[in-house]
Amino acid sequence: MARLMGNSHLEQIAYNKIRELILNGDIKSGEKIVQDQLAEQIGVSRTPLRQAIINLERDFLLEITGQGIFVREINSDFIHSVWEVRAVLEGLACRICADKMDSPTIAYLRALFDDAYLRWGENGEDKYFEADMIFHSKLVEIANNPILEKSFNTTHVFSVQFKIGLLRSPEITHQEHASILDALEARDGELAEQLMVNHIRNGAAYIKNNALHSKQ
Amino acid sequence: MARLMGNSHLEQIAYNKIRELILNGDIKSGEKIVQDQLAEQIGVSRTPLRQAIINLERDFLLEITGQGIFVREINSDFIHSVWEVRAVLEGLACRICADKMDSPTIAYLRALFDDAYLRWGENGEDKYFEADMIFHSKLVEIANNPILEKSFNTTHVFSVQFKIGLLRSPEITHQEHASILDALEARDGELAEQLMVNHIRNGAAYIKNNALHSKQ
DNA sequence: AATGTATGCGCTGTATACATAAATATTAAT
DNA sequence: ATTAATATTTATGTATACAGCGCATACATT
Repeated sequence: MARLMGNSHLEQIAYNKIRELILNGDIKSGEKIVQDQLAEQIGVSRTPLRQAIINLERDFLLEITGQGIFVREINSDFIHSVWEVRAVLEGLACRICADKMDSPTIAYLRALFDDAYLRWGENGEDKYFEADMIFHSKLVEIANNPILEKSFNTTHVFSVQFKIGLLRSPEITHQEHASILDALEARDGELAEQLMVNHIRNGAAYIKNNALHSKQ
Repeated sequence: MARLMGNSHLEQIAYNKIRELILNGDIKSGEKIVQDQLAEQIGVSRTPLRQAIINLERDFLLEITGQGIFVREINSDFIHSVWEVRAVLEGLACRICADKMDSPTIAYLRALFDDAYLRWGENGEDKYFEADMIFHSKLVEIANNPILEKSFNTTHVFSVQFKIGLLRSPEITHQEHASILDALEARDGELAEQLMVNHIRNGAAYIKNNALHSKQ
């Protein structure tokens, strides 16, 4: 038996490689996938490849129709759709979290952001982006809702590529993050939810109004 | 080339059969799945079976861990988690729909509910349940957000089995449905969203407070 | 020239064969 | 008798082989 059961080795490798190819643009949007070619290109057989394909469809990177398997077109409309959903999902995470978060965790997240914000400009944006990722992931983790967690993960695939936290200036988003943490600390789930929803919708609006910036 | 590309024949058959087995309780919660046995039981080879398994995991019916593949335990906690997510997803659908729905569609849905509500009691609950399903699906369809649609579909798997629309008396839910339609007609997305969220959360609360009623 | 028919190729879905890792049983040793 | 070590069976992941369908090109028929 291969070491990992669910995400076995080659299946995971195939998933990652194809994901890279798509997000890097090495496979063009809308392009049709022919299994033999792709399998050979990434060096696995069609069996793990097909399994990877199913997962890539779940994560919205591929589109399976009656006509074949195609690379999804990731235009700003699509990303906007993702962010619309992210908004309510992570809003829900906040709502649930408000009752569950302990002070140390809140302090940790606050420090994480403050630190990253201070360093922003010198070290580049990576630190701030990382804090943003941790922030969002952590909330979902604490919410402890398996459905939410999985749904979040699939939308999250794009967050890595299209960094909403950096679309708008950290000067603005830092304030939004702080407000959310305040609401969480005050155990005001309703408010925290609303703030988070707005936070992400602001990013979504930005996407709609501006060209899409791939890779930071 | 087999007729259907994405959801090919045997893969889909396997998916449906396994889904039945799980939701009927023929395979017990938490039970470990051994591929050979299951494949023989439902009469397909392991290749389409494994593909079906991946999709069943996406739909939260199976759980894949390092130790194997297991039937997910569908207790009331879990269903509650599903409904928490459904609430915000379908709330979002309402918000988006408000700007898009035309009068005929609203009239259609209203008639659908009124008719089903009138017949409720005589014909049993099936008609009302069907209307409920159409209502929720239609809104998601009109919202026309691919992410929302897919996420909805995965949570929807359980709606068929655990009929929230019937958990509480149609006397109550019928009123809620009507209010939502009113809000949509008034193009008040904000209100429609809130009403839908509450509608589903009411069901979620019911689940939390009562034993789980499988299959109506 | 146009429409119908046949032949071949490409690609897919599926079954099966194989190698390896886990689990289980069996033996050996203290 | 209990543990350690080895063998045997079981189950998994992966590769490959096979069969069928669609599509295109070539050929035939009118």
